[in-house]
Amino acid sequence: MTKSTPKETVPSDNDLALHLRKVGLRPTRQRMALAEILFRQGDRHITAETLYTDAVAQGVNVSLATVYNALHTFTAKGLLREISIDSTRSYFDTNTSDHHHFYFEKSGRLQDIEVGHVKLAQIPEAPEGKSVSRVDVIVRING
Amino acid sequence: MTKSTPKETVPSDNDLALHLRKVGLRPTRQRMALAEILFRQGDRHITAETLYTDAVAQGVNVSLATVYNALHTFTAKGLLREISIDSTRSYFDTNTSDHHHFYFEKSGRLQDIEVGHVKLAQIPEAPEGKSVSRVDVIVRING
DNA sequence: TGAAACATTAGAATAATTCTAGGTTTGTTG
DNA sequence: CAACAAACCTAGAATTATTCTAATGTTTCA
Repeated sequence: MTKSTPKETVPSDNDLALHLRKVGLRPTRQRMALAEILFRQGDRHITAETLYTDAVAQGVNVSLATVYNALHTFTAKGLLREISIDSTRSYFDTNTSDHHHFYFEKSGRLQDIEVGHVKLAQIPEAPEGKSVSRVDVIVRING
Repeated sequence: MTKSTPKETVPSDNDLALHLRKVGLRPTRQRMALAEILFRQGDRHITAETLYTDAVAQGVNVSLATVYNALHTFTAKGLLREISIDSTRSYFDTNTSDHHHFYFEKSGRLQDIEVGHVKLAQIPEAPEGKSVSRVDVIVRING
């Protein structure tokens, strides 16, 4: 699994391990393998099932339960962001910076929208003592 | 089930039946009962399970499958709008006009945001031949 | 190295939703 | 009204996505 020809956008195993350690997660074999799939190839929108399938296809020996565990802990630690499209479709986005999404209804694909392309004149009160944790904008495209 | 004291904001059974007929749905006993629960009391954000429970509590004899069928056909006909919060939480909104939502993460409650309070500078191309079917904005409030 | 904390796993369990197939209701037409 | 087809409803089985259980394995660090 270890790659010896890193590109500048491709985190090395060491970087990945540090990435995990930095947020308080042990860089176990499975997490490293999943992190590699998730973060190696730039921004991705991936489902649990897809990640599991990808991992297995690459010969990574990991259970579906571990995939769910990893996705959730990564999300809790801010390495991923979860995007819910409808009751049966939930994606994990490796891009955790502030941005929004196109959703192509036919193909089920997501595409990032830069945050600058959306302006919120966000007047309504976030009631006393509460704050906005996040704003999700999904632009649905039919076709 | 028939109410004899309508208020001005409360559609009469006749109105409900017309409402259903207008979109090509037969005003069956079950649909009328569900429509009454859904549309009688102003804007609501309701789940399938809640609607089913409400109906049963009111003595309406309806199956869960019918509740799902009704919610989906109502949505397909534009009488409802589905709002997906996360993989395990999906609401049906009786307000189908253009608007957005606060989501209170602690209580799981939704609250409408008037469309005027959100401005979209929506530059990115909706690729050739495709169009925006809808824009969902969810402002998540923690606490 | 050894113990404790943390992770992983297979498989069972759960939850939400959809499907199936047969019975019922509704709208239509004569 | 009678009769028929289409639309509808339903219980219960099936499916799908996800979580749980509890036993085993791994990592960390003193």
